[in-house]
Amino acid sequence: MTEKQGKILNAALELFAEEGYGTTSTSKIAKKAGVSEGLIFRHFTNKEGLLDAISKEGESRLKVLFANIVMEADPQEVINKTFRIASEIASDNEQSHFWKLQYKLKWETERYDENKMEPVRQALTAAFKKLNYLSPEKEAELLLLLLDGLATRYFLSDNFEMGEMIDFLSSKYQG
Amino acid sequence: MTEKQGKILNAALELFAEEGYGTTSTSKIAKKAGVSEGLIFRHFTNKEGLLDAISKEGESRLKVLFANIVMEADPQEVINKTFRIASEIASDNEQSHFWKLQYKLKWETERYDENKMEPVRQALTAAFKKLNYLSPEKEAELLLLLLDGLATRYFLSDNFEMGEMIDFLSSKYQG
Amino acid sequence: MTEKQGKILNAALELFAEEGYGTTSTSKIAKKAGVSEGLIFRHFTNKEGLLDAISKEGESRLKVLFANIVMEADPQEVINKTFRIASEIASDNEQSHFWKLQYKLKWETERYDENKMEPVRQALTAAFKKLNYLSPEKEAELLLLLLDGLATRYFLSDNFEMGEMIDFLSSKYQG
Amino acid sequence: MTEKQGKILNAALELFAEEGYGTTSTSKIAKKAGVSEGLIFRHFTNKEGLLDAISKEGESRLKVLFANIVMEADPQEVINKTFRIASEIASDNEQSHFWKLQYKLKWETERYDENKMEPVRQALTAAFKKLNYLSPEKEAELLLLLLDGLATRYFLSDNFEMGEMIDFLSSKYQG
DNA sequence: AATGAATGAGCCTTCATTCAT
DNA sequence: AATGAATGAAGGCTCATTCAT
Repeated sequence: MTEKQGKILNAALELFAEEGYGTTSTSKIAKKAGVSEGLIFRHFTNKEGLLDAISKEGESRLKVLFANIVMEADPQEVINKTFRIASEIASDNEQSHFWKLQYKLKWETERYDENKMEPVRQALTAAFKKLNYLSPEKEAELLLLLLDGLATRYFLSDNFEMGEMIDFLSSKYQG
Repeated sequence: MTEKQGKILNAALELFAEEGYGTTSTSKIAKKAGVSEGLIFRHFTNKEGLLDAISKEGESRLKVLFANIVMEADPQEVINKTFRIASEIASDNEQSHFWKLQYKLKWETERYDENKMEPVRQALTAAFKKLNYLSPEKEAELLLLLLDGLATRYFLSDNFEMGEMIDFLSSKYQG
Repeated sequence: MTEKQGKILNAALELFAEEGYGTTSTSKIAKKAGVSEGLIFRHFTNKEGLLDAISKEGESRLKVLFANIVMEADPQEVINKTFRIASEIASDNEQSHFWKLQYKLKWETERYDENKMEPVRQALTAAFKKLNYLSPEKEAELLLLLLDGLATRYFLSDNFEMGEMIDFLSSKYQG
Repeated sequence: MTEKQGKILNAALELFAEEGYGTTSTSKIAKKAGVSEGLIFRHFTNKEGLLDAISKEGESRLKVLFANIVMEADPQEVINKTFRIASEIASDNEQSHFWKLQYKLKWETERYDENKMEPVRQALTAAFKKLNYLSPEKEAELLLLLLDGLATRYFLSDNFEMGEMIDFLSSKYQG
């Protein structure tokens, strides 16, 4: 990947995350990246191709993150690490842009990629089972749902205290 | 409101909810409503005016719904009724379109209208206090967050069983 | 002519004069006249028909004015009265709107109605002949040209002193 | 400036001059220039930007022309050269389009740019003073006014003989 | 690899005009 | 006579995309 390709990808990530995929124009991306508009198409074929490239790049990041959860043996730690995703969402950098884009895109394209989360759900289910919760599957589902709620609030609510809420929730899940 | 005005409003509600505000063209709305495109502007001035009209209409619906919660004396019932909002979200009709639009719009305009929910939060806080929860404010916040999570899942996840999850959650909140 | 017809005519005269015929919309006219847009078409068929009506109304005014010049016996007075047209142009009322419209229209439609001025030209030619000018036809033409110059300046130049210039010119034409 | 940019500018100049700025559509300009409509906006941002580009190009032409008058020492020649502007107006080419546009625009935008003519007025005032006219300022103003009258007549009157009238006027100003 | 000119389709909006009431 | 709903065409402008260099 050349330097300009990277610049395009970064510009697109930020703009898509902030203004949405459909509403961001390729010309704006080119301007922000400091390249000619044509170059975008030379490298990524399409506006959609650009989105794919971003997604692909992000997916590997997710895999690493999720692997870390899935391979955790201690059930309590599985839960803790899951909450740590929420902490990362609230970090103030490119990581955050990436997560924001994930959510923006879900609503724009109406595709919630189940598969992506499936390993985590499995890990959580197993964890809750080990911890003798009555409905491990439902508990896993609930935790995933909480994650979505946290993200929604963090990105859309001005004065939402992500940290406090995570602490509050964590304590609820502590044996 | 003439018949065609209603048709425009309905078409717009559905399209905005399904495809987003920014990505839905006025010409598409007109076609779906079976009217000329110009008529939209005669009646609603703007594409934005059209959105305003939809929002205004929905806001009164919200007020009724929320009033019903706020005026409830029994704390347990306050919580139950709050969950019932989620049930309504999952109803299969215009009601549902309206809620979907609410969420789509949140992500598109990046404004989570705190004020709208404030009375409900207050009612929930009071309810949790009466029920002797340790952190009533945080519990209220959490329940609102759950609502957002439920909506996210319902609208974006193909095989999410809203009813089951509501039951599961309800039972957790039953004294 | 009903009351509303008159209101339409007046509104149109003023708007056409100020903003031009092509750039003034029928809806703006209706709003200014305080009538429905449809009524314009009921009474005047067309936007053009509206312009015709205004023109026709103005034409009779011109005839009276010109007749007063043409029937003047004293050659010096013919010249003086011609200058008085310029004075009227500068009057601050509906008369002025009418003259402004004349000029605006000339430039917009590119039709300088020679015929309209022909009688005046004849009268001026005769007058200059009686006063023993060397080229009476050319002098008449020149005076008409001065009229156009005066109007141009009056309507388009912010700090043009019409009165002073008329006095200056008049004195040049005084035997 | 690319070839197509020039074509756009020429087409716009001619159409604006013939049909007015407000009444000429960008699509018509594109068609006449043989380019896509979008190209107009790529190069000139706006319809107004297009007009600006034309004006700017013309302004430098004016400066040259006026400098030639202002720097003339012989007072009689100052007057003669002023009349020569009128001759140029009547030339049958792009020059003429430019002048026509100047006047059309004056009436459409209702702004007579005093500043543009100010140097010429000054030069004329000085010239008339040297030639011992009684009211040099008024004489200068009058000559400018004659110019406007000549232009008006030339552009709007079908059978106006610009050349003859200029000769006639010139002789009047010959010592 | 990179640019910038160029395009055609589509966008939101306004316009003159018609029609039912 | 008068209204206001309704229309279809056209307006200025933006967009994703292609192409020559």
